[in-house]
Amino acid sequence: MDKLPDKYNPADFESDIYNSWLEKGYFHSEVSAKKKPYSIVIPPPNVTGYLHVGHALNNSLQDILIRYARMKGFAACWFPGTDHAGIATQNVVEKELNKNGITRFTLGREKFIEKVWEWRSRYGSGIISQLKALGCSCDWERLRFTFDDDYVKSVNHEFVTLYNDGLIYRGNYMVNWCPRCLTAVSDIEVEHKEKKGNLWDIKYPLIVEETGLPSKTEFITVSTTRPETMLGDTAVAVNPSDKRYKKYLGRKVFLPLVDRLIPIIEDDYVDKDFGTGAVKVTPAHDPNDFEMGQRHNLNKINVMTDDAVMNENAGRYKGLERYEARKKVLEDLESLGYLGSKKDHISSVGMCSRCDTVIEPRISLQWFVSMKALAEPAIKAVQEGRVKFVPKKWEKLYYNWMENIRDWCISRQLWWGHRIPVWYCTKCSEMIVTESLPKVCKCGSTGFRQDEDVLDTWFSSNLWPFAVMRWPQKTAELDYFFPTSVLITGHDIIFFWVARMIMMSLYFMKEVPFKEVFISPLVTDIHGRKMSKSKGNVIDPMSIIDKNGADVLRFTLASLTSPGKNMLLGEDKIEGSRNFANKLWNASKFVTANIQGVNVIETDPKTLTLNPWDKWILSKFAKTVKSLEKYLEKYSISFACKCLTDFFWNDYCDWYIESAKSRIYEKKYNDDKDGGSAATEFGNTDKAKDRQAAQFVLWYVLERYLKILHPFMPFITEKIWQSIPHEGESIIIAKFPEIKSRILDKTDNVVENELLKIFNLISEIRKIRSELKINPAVRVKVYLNPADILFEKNVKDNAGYIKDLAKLQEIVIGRPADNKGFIKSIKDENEIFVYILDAIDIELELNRINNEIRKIIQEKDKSSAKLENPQFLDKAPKDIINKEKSKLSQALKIIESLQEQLSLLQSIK
RNA sequence: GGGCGAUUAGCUCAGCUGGGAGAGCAUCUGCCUUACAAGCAGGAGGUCGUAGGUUCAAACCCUACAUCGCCUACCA
Repeated sequence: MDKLPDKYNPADFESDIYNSWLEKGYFHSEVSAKKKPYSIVIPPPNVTGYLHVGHALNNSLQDILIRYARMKGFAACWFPGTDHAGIATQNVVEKELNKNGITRFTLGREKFIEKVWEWRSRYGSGIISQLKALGCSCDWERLRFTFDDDYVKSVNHEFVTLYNDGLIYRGNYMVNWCPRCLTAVSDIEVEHKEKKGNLWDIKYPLIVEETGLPSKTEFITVSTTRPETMLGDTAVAVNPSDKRYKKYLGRKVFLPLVDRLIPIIEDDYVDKDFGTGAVKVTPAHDPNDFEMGQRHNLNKINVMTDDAVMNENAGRYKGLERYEARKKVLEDLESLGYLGSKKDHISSVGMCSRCDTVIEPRISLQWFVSMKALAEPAIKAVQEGRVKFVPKKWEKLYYNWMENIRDWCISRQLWWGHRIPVWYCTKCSEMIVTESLPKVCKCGSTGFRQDEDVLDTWFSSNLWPFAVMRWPQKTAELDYFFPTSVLITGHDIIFFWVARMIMMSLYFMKEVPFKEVFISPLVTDIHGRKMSKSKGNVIDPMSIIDKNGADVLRFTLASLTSPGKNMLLGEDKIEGSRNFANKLWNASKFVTANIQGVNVIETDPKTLTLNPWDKWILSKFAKTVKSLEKYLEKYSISFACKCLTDFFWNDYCDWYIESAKSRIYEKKYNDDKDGGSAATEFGNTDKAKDRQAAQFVLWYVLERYLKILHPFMPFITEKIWQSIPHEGESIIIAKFPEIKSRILDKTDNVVENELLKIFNLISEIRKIRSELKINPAVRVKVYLNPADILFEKNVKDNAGYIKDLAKLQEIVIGRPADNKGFIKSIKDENEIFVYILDAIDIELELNRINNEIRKIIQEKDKSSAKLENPQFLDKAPKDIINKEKSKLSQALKIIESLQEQLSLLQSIK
C-alpha cells in the first residue's frame, strides 16, 4: 500500500496506472461461456484526427459503460479502431504535399497512396494514444482499421453481394460534384447554407417567325441566380396553366451570347407565381432542370470542366472560372440590352462538407445503391424497438430521413479508399463484378482494368459492427459479441453512419447491429456556439488532461451529459470536477490517516456495534448504488454523476466524516476541556468498540464508493484504492458493490428519518448562530423542548454529535425557566432555545424574525385559501387535503412562536 | 417552405404520472475548526417567454403568439 501524497496531482500517476492496466491485460476480453457478453464498437475516429472534445465525451461515456459492465461481471469488450476516411485523409495528405510544391497528380496514383500509408504509419496512432490518455479501456488487441486487408475483403464482399442482388447500379445521373475535391459526393455530404446573392432577370427574345430573327419587342424574361449557366440552356419552361405564355407556345426563343434557338416547354415544376413565371432550363447544371430535361428530352449541354471552369461549350467564355464567367456574362448581357432588373436574393447554397467549396451539380457516370429496399426493414427494426434511440426524439429524425431516402451515390473520384471491385476486360470491355481480380474474361482475354473509382468511406464504415469481428468469416467473436450492446455517437452522423449500419446489418447479418443507440450531446462553448478553429473557441481536451487530469475531464463531460441537450463547456465546469476530485483525495487522506493500525480486512462485521450514524451512511450508500444503477440503465449520465457527488460530498464528508471525528479523536474520549462531548454522549458506552465501528465504516464505505465511482474516474479511484486496505489486485476488475439485506449493505429508512431530524436540529442552530453572527469558536447553550418522547431519546443518544457539530456548550431537554436571553425557533415541531444573551444583536434578530414571519404568513394564506375552497375539499384527494391541513397548523404554530419571540425581544430592547 | 427542440435565480441547467419552485457556478456574510480556503457554516436571489383555455389545483396538459436554436427541402 502506497501512502497517498499530500496533494492531488494526477499527472504524477495517471499514465503509470494506465500502463499497469495494459500490462495486466485487463482490457482484453475473450469469448467466455461463463459470462454474458457486453460489447461496444467505437465510432472509429479518422486516422487524420486529433482528439477533440466531442471524441473525449463520446469515448468517456463508452468507457464508463464498459468499465461498469466489466465490474458487473460481463465479458465486456470495447472494439477500437480508426477510419481511413477517404476524402478527409486524402485532403490532409495532399495539403501536406502541396507545401512542398507536390500535387497528387505529379506523384501519380500509386506513389500517392504509398505516401498516405506512410503518413498513417507516422501520425495515424496519434488519436489512439490520446484515447489512452483519456483512460479508455479498449481491447487494443482488437484494434482495427477500415482499410486493413481483412476489412477490404469485407467491403468487396459487401459490394459484390449488393450488386448481385440488384441493389447496386451504375449510371449517368446528376450528382453533387465538388470542383475542388474533384469527386462526386453524396447528398448528405452537402451542407446547405443561406447566402445573400442576387436574382437577375434576363430577357430572352422570341424569334420572329417571318424573319427567323430575334424580336426587338417580344421577350420572355427569366430569373436566375446563376446567369453563367445560361450558356447551357436548352429550353425555357412555363407552367402549363399559365395563360400569359400560351401565345408564345410553339415559337422558338433566342438564347443570347450563344445564339442558340431553344424551345418553350410546359412543365408543372414551374411556379407561376415566382418571378416572371418563366424559367431557364439548364439540364446539365441543375438537378430540377435535369429532371425537366429527362421529361422533355432536352439536350444536356455541359458548359464546365470538372474544376468548374467554362469549357468549349461555353464559346468565348471558355477558360473562365465560373464566377468570372458570371461577371462577364452579365456585362455582355447588359451591353446587349438583355439584362433586366437585379434583386437581392437569399438562397441556400450547397457546400462541400469537407472543403466548403460551392458544389456544382454535374452529370456523370457513378455507382449508386438503391436504398428503398434496404431502408424498409431498418425502419421496422426501430419501430419494433429492436433498436432503441436514447433520447427517443432522434427516432423521428431517423424515420423522416429513412422514409424519404434517396439512392446513394457511392463512387468517389478519389485515390485513397476502397477501390470499386469491378473490372473491365481490356479487349472486349466486358464488366466483371467480383471480389478479387478476375482470371479470364469470357472472350478469352486475361487483361483487365479495374474501375478507377473508390467507394464512399461510409460504404465501408457501415459494416463496422460486424467487420471488426472479421465478417464475412464466421468467427467466434461474431457469434458471441454480435449484436453489440449499445452504440454511442453524435447526432450528426445518424444518417451518415447509424442508419446505414442498421440497414447493412439487417441485410447481411439478419440482425440489428446494436440494441440501443445513445446519442451524446453536442459540445459547444460556454455561449452555446459550435467550437471551431476560426472562432477561436475550441477547447482542447488534451490540455485539460495535462492541467487537471483525465479523471477531471471525464467527470466534467459526464456530469454535463443530459440526453438531448447541447453541452456548454467552460472553465468553471471543469473547476467543479477538479474540486470534487480534490475533495475525494483529501477525504481519503483523512480516512487512511485515521484507520492506521486497524485491520479492517480481517474485521468480522458481526462483531461491530454500529450506531445510527454508521447505519445511516451505509443506508445512504446503498441508495446511492441503487440510483446510480438506475441512471446508468437509462443513460442519465449527469444524474449518475450528481448522485455520486451528492453522496460523497454531502453525506459522507459533511456529515459522516465530521461526526466520526468526535468518535475517533482520542482526546474527545478522555476529557472535554474545550466543551466537547464525553464518550457516553455518543450512544455507545464502549469507547474502543465505538471507535472501531467508526473506523471500519469509514473504510468500508470509502472502499465501496471508490468502486462505484471507478467507471467515471478510473485513475484517482485506482490510486486511492491501492492506498487503502483492499482485496484484489486492481479496482478495474473488482466486483461492483451489490445491495443486499445484510446490515452493511442495506437501506434503512427508519434510521435515515431519525437522523434527518437531528440534522435539521443542528442546521437550525447553526442558522441562528450564523445569522446572529456568533463566532464559530464560541460554544452556546441550547434548550430543546422535544415534540415527542422518541425525539427526546434521539437527542439524548446523539447529544455528543449535536454538541460537536453545532458547537454547543450544553444541550438541555426542556424549556428554560426564563426566556430572557434565548432565541426560540421551531423545527419539526420541536422547540429550540438558543442562549444568545452574550452575543445578541437585537436589530439583526428583529429583522430575521420579521422576515421569517412574512414568509410563513404567505404560506399560511395559501393553505387556508385552499382549505376554504369547497371545491378543493370536494374534489382533491384526501391525502392532499390532510397535507394542506397539517401545513396550515404548523404554520400557525410557528407564527405564534415567532410573534412571542418578537415581543420578547422588543421588551429587552 | 416543412419539421423538431428550447424559453425556470445574474449564468448553465434539473424539475418523473398536474398537488409545498431546486442544484452547480457567480454573489453576499462569518470562519485558516488538526482531510480539504480547490475548504467549512450560513444567507439573499424566481409573476417558471406572452396571452388565452382545461382543472378544485398548471412550470408541467391544450391553443395561439413571440424570441432563439438545430435539422431538412428542387422555388429558379
